[in-house]
Amino acid sequence: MSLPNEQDPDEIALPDIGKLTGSLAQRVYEALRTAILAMDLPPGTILRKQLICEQLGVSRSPVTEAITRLAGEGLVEVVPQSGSRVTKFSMSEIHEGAFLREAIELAAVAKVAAERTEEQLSELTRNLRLQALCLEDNDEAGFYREDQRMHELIFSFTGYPKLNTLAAAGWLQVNRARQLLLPIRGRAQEAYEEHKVIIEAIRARDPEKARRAMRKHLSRLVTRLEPLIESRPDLFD
Amino acid sequence: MSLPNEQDPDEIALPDIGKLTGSLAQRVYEALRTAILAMDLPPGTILRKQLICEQLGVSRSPVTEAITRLAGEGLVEVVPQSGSRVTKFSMSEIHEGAFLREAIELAAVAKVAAERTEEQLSELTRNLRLQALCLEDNDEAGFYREDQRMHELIFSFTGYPKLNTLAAAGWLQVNRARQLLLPIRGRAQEAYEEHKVIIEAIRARDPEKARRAMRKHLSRLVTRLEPLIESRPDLFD
DNA sequence: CTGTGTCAACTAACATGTTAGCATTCCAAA
DNA sequence: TTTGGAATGCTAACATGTTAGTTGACACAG
Repeated sequence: MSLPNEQDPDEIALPDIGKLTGSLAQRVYEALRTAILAMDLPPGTILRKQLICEQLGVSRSPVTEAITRLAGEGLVEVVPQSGSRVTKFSMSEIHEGAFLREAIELAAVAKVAAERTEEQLSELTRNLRLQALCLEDNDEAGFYREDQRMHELIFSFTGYPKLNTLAAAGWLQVNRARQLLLPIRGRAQEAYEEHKVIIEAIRARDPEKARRAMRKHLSRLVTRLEPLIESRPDLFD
Repeated sequence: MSLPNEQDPDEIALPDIGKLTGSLAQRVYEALRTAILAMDLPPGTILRKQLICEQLGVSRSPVTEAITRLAGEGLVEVVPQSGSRVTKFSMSEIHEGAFLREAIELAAVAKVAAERTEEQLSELTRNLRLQALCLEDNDEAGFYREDQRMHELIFSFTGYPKLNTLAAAGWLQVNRARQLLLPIRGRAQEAYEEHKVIIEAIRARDPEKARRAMRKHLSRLVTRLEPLIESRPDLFD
């Protein structure tokens, strides 16, 4: 296998690692992960351990561990005895991630709809009101944050802590690709309406309705990603 | 956090790594994983890097990487600056793994039922006939192998290669705990009947029926694990 | 007997030296 | 011009030395 050097800048844009906490390996991991997801390290970028070491002021050990973990998540490809680079997008991986996410989240929302407590319901409706507030203020970023929060709430209400982690792992490629999309006018409002239906189904303790509503909600994004393979073929393999 | 040394044998039963292929880290990983899943390293066992290094004749690097990977799978706990040990069972983790597996496999079997080709169907029915043969011969091990194979086939027919990996990861704790159960007489026959229903649903291209049949099939095992927490409390935390 | 502080032994985490495999380059021969 | 192969420069993989934090035993005071 080969590693054609698509580009090799002498400087890489990496967040400062001093502000993070935890072990060095953990901090390096987060720094690289953030940079990859923000497309500061675009797909195809070759990762030079030595360069990263110098720039962050650490030795190769924590950098190696960080890259190993990123490879486990599918964000980095390691070619034995040769090199590592940021993975390109692959439409089939995106579809697989979306399928996985859908499988997990549909099961989660059905379980929550069946077993929810009053407390959980009021936390969800409170979150929904926050979303409405963000919409009124045209606060796109805030809406995105609360959107994400709603999904996390649903996962946490299942009582299964690792579910959110795994769903996020599957969703990772989708999220990375989403950075390339411009926000569509009116999409937030549309998403809000879909959220309302989901939470209404949870309120009514109707698992099947919750599943249907969630499925509809999730299917939106992937279809919007399809055109990317035409407009940015350099990012796919 | 503490690491009370539940037991510290001078010798650990580890498979020879000479017969395996791939990098040293990979071989050490497989050796440890096999030993843990076979309960040769029971829950609570403290892993001494140095000892493992000496016994396998390798340095600490590949052993460290192997343990890191096992920690990522949840088979090993690492206490910072202190030590590592084989994780004990936790009924909530088992439930979570089963939930995850169910979510993924129900989605998979529904997709396969909806989209299956004639070729795929005949591969499944061929597998089913193999199962019947094993039953006739009272070949429990063979039946278990073909059982597993059937689930792998279903995953692979979705066209999503990582699905099987993730479902297996979720199922890991369940499988480990299953080692403790004695095979129940007649269970294989029962499982075979359930498999027949699943494949019949796939033949009929009936996703909903396939889901129901698969759900019934999967739910069997977890309930059988429940009593373990009473009979072997030392393995739980 | 009980709680507390010191200290020794152990560990993971980190740093760094070494080895070996792959790819690219470039030059020479056909 | 093309091909093939030796040399070079890169890398991951592995080995090993160093550092610093945690545990747990033991002595000692209350």
